[in-house]
Formats: sequence, C-alpha cells, structure tokens
Amino acid sequence: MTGSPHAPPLACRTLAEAVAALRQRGLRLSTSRKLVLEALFATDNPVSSEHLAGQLGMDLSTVYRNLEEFERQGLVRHVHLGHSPGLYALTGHADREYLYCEQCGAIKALEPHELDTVRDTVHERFGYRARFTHFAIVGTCPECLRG
Amino acid sequence: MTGSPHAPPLACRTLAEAVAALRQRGLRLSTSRKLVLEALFATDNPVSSEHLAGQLGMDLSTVYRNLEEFERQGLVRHVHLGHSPGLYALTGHADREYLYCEQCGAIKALEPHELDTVRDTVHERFGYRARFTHFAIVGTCPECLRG
DNA sequence: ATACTTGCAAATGATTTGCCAGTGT
DNA sequence: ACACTGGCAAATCATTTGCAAGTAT
Repeated sequence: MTGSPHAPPLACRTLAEAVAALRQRGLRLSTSRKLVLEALFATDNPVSSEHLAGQLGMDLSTVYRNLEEFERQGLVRHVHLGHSPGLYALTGHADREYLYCEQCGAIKALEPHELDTVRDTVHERFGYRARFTHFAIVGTCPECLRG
Repeated sequence: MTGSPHAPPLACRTLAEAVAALRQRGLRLSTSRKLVLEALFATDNPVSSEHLAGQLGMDLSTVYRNLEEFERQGLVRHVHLGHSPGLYALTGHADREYLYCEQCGAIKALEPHELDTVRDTVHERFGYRARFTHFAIVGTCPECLRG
C-alpha cells in the first residue's frame, strides 16, 4: 500500500489463471500466497487485511506482504471508502467503483463502465483521466438527501 | 478526523470573524487556538498537522485537538490527496476540490464551482450529491496521458 | 473559582520491517 | 542448495487519549 504509481492491471478470471500469471513472472507460489488468492477469488467484495489474516489463520504481516506483492503485479488493488482502512480486491474481479454516503454510510458498488459519463465529463473539462477505484466518490445518497 | 458526518460549514473570511463565531458558540480562545487559526488564514493550501505543530512550536496533540474542535464547528475540513496523511484547511477559505495525478503527483486545485458539471452528472445518474472535498479525484493528468 | 486547555507520555490502529527458521523451485 | 517466504516481535506513521499542571472566562 505504498504511494507508488500502480502496475498495469493483471486481470485474471480464475485462480489457476492467476497462479499461472504469477509463476510466469517468477514468483513462488507458497501455501499462504495461494490461500490469499483463493480467498480473494472467493469473495465478491473488497476485504480487509485483518479479515484475511483472521479467516486464513495467518500472520497479518504475511497477508500484507502478499497483498503488497500482488498489488505490485497489478493483480490486486485497494480501495478507501470513508475513513476506514484499506480494502483489497482482485483487479480483474472487482473493477468496481463506489459511491459512499457520508451521512448514513451506505455504499453503492458500480460496475466498471457506469461512471464513464462522469469520467468523460472530467476528461473534457480538465484533460484528466479519472479512476474512482482508489477513493470512493463521497457524498450524500438519495435517501439522506430527502431526509 | 473522526469518521462522523460533517458539521455544516462555518465560512469565515477573516480571523476576527472566525474568533467571533467561535466565541459565540462558547469556545475559549486560547493562544494556541488563535495561532492555529492564524496559520490557517495565512495559507492558501491545505496543511498537515505536522507542519502546523512545527511552524507554531506547539505540541502535535494540541494541534490535533484544536483541528478536531474546528472541524466539529465546521470551520475546518481535511482532505486526502493520494496516500498522504490528512491535510487541513478552512472551510470557507478553501472550498476547493483537487485533481491528483497518481503518475507524477501533480495536484490541480479547482475552485468550488468547477466540478459542478461532474457533480450534476453523478446526481442525474445515481441520485447522489457528490463532494470531492474529502477525497481528491485521482487519475492521470494530461501530461502523463501523453507521455 | 472552575471548567476548559496545554504539554508530555503513553496508547491506539494500520501498516511496515528485521530477523532467523522454514520452504518452494 | 539457495533464494525467497513465513511467523513473531519490534518499529513506524498518523492520530488519539490520560493526566497533572496551567489558563481563559
């Protein structure tokens, strides 16, 4: 979770695919490494390092070291919704972007293309190509706007 | 810098105005408190707690406690650009929003209204009212897009 | 006079690192 | 075999909290 620019995404649909890709890049596939990958493939949502370590019964530092390596390879990314710690997900599996309501904490996950209009608007006006995969879009949800 | 929803903004143009507003709300105006306010009024950019503590020669915890109080009053807000720690600024003075380039670290500050089209797009499509004052918009700047 | 503020030190939460024993290739 | 990986403990970074002494009202 270092501040360095991100590796190009390494999208893998299956565990086998990911293992192959990592092998090809010369990485060793230890038991813990495979467990972390499995866990990431098994869930639909970004998960915390804490959660992974607990669930897999392995040391937090090991989890972090593996996630770090996976991020370096572009296989994994982490997101920040409100003020919470980083949450990790597979790049290819969870290219979602999030709307976070700061009043009620509601989180709306968006499929990869759903923010394209927004992205285009930003691009037209400022020339920046935006990604909302690192920081959620924070605001007020429809319900709280009414209330 | 707690996760709680924000107080309504308390926009003050001058130090005197801010002092008056805080007094009115029953807050004591200690020397350190005034120093922090002065420092915030003196700069155009969001600053780190560290920076304030150093510059003003006061304890970090005092700085944090004051910033916390000011945020509670809606006078101050903090922003996160990339992975860096929180940066603090006066609400009324720095209602800016930021575009952050994750390749080169470039930061573009936008005036309050400049993202309105973007905000409207988000609102039309998802009903959310977005604020980019807490998390910058992260992406790739025009220069890096070319390179 | 009294309640709020300070500095200092120690606690916290998230993440990182050192080290040495263990394991994948 | 040998370089890489794991667990454990300690370090770090940003931020928070406890406490006794000091200060604003």
